[in-house]
Amino acid sequence: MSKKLDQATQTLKTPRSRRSNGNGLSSTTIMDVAREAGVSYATVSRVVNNKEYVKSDTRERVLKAITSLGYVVNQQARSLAGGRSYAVGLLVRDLGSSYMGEIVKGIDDALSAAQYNLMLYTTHRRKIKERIYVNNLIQGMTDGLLLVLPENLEAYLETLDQTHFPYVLIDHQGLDERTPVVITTNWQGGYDATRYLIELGHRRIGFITGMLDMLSSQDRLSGYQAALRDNGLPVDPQLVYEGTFYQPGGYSGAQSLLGLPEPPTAIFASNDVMAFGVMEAVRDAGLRIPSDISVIGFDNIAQASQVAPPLTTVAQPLEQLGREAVRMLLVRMNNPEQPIERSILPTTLIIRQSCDVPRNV
Amino acid sequence: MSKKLDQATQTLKTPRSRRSNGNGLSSTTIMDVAREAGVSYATVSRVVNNKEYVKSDTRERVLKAITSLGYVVNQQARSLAGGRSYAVGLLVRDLGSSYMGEIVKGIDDALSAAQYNLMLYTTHRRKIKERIYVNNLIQGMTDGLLLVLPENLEAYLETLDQTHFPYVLIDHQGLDERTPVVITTNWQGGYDATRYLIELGHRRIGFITGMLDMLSSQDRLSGYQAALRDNGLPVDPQLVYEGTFYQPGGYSGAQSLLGLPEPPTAIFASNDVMAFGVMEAVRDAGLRIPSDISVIGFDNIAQASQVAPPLTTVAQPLEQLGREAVRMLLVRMNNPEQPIERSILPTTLIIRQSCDVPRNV
DNA sequence: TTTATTTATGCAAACGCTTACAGAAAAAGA
DNA sequence: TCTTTTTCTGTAAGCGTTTGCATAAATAAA
Repeated sequence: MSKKLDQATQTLKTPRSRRSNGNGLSSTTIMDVAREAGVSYATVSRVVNNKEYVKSDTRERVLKAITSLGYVVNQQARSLAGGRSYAVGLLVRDLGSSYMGEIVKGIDDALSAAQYNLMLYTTHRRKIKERIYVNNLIQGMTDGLLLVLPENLEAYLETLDQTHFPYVLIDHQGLDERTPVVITTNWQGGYDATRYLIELGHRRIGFITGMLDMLSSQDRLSGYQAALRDNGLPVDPQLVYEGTFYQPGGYSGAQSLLGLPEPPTAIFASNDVMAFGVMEAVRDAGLRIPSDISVIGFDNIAQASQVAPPLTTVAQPLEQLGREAVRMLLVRMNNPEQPIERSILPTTLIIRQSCDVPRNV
Repeated sequence: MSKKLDQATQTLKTPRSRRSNGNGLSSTTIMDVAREAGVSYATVSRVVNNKEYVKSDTRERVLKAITSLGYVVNQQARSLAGGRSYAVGLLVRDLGSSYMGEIVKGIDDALSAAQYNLMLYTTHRRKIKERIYVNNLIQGMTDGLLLVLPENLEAYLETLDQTHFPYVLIDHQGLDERTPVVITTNWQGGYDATRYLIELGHRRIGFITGMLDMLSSQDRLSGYQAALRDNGLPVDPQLVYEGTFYQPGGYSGAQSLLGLPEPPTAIFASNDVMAFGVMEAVRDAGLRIPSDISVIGFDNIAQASQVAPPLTTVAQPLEQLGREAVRMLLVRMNNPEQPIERSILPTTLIIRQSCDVPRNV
């Protein structure tokens, strides 16, 4: 079994200038590995990509060479040749909220488990230009796109669909049923929280909405209303305050509700951040939580358990939302023909200490 | 002036399969533009890269072709050929704090202005493996690296230095003076805040530190101590509580300080998040801010102005920190020989309503 | 004019990889 | 043993750029 020691008779054109990746260190290429292992570079490629038809003997030899040389594939080259970049784009409006933080964590974990890189695009609430997509995404910079709470979807969803570019929306219903999304049971969450308050004995429950242009906000509101109806309570529009998803919205919402001739005994804010605003306003009004006013939130961000009193809230599985989105995206990237999935994850009511039976009961 | 209409006689080998970037739409290449403009692809490349020696006439023709065809360069190919990926890596421990959010915003803005892409790497407080770097960064995935508050620096700084890979640390002093960093005047910030409290009349000022393994935490503490000394006040170790930079740390710190036989009349927390914890503890103790206890923070995150009472704090120019880091990184990437810069941005005392003269004065 | 410069442009090679194709070796059938 | 099939490996082409070199065109100098 004489090993072919004649080595690679491979075209040994003198390179323009032994590439040094722009910085120091000239990186080892597939060629170096091939030479070291005494095989052709094609074989090395097969091993690296786990293709069949490589003798296990050879495979091992190559693997050994790879480790000994510390070879890692050059994504750019791989992408050029094979058409895959092993990166996905993540489009968010901004970072810095724990809502985003948790979703991104899920995405990040799932993606790195799948050996993918993450390209971040932040819109910072300015209208993003189509260009970003054409420029970077479609041009092969990334193999897929994740959009968290996208804003002016109409502007680019069409482009994405036309080019059959794989994408998944996170916490957004999409334009129609054929949009791949990962969402949560917002309606049910709204319903559950409201019912819980009703069961505690509350009869007048204030509700602070999120931004109503988002379907998720509307769903939470509908859930709230449905729970009232189902329990024979009136749906008083006075008790609904249109909020913003930001803390000041919760603060002024609570002020407004508490100023009502017949104020509510409980306030349900459409997210935790607004619930914090509510808590502040309640305190500023000289009232106590939960004895005077019960407060309930939505999201269950990390801070919710840290405030005083710990906030009762509807948990969205944020991190899992991210993971699931990645899972779906990977499927779409690998099987474009697969029918479109819509994933709906369950919310859970997390009971802490910000709600109690109403005083007047 | 008969235009050469014979067009490109360029090697028209039949392509393996008109590339369709993995998805739909076959993208237009430099060749298409060349054909359209009636020049060679090399000329198109020159135009795209703004090189000299292109007749303005030609340049315009090419530019027109580019827009009409909607051509955008393929980064992968460019990177393969030219050794630049036009992407930088961003390594953060986690997202989801507005501290990070603001820094990232600055980075993001500056980077996209420079036409660079952003690859995100999140450590999530687990030890990152060297591999990430070798794998992705050094291998040409990115041209440079930004590290925000890096954790176990020693583990990889050496690798970065050895390979001359361009990087900049953000809000971290680095290992020595030759590390390129962007930091703020932490000492001065600590000093200013403390002096302000002293000027208000406070004599016993509690201090809650950040994680003390970070130099910035130590600097804030030193600033605090220096201000006390400069004003002839005792430096009482009892008044210093070791915190964590997280809200519960502030809460328990305040509880501990308030429980002292001779409690402070003001508490200086090493960041805003902890200051929120302090505010909560103060309230829970039945005291009022600022009449009973003054509270001061550090960072000036967005929420600081939204809590009640609005928090007096030391502002760090977080967004600018990000911008400046990008500026420095770009310099390093383009002029590796340039001497190393260390950029120190000023903090500012932001006076709001959480501090007042002490009751006993 | 003729020659030397400078400015423009094109050609071809190279970047590091994937993959179709073909040929060699090994295994299975006849 | 001789085919046929299957498994393995190598060759070559191509992915879309950048860039050194050569040549052509336009200017400047002589």
